[in-house]
Amino acid sequence: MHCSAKEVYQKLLKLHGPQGWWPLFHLEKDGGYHIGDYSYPRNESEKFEVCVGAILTQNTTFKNVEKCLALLHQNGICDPSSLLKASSQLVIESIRPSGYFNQKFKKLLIFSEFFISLKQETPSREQLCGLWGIGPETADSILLYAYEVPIFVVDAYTQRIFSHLGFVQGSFNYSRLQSYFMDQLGSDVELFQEYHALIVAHAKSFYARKPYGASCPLLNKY
DNA sequence: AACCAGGACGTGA
DNA sequence: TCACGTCATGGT
Repeated sequence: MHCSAKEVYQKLLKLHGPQGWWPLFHLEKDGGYHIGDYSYPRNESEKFEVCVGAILTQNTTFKNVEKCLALLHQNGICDPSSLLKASSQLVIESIRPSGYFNQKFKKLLIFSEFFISLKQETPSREQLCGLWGIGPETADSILLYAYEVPIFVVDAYTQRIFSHLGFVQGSFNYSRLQSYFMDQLGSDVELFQEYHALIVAHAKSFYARKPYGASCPLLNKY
């Protein structure tokens, strides 16, 4: 027997504190993390930055992405139209530190066209997943952190942690795990934003290296 | 020096 | 559906 998804959240929050996701490059304080302030993003520019970050951070540390965001700003190509007009050389050199630069270059161009076509509207999950380069997790990250749509983000860490906690029987399935959390937690944007960030923080602390969860405080305490 | 990072896509069973 | 190779830089 294990505790509920909500109880795990409370424990994670006590352990790590509020995380202030999604970080925004131009916020000087706390490296862009706006801890305890859920009023972001506040404009189209900030939304686009979250989307770009979500694409660039695929299978890469956000630390590397921050280097890219700095270069994109420095090179004046941190908005969709500038990004589309810029030379491929300049864009690729700006996103190189996040790896997979050929693929991510193509992803950014496709997404920029799409972002412009939205005209300030909120995209659907189907629209996002239909774009080449946007899979389930990136789509959900964009919806939750850029557009404040109440959807739970599942990632490799989520599966790793909750399988160790005994929440996941059988094989990992994105939509199954996602609907589990959304059924248990109800519809709460701020909760979802904080929860996913806490999962990442917790995974970095206790599930980064094998044996996973060796000293995880959630395992032996109850 | 192998391993992992805030994944997604293409391919072949 | 599901497993596997590929994409690439940077830190441990």
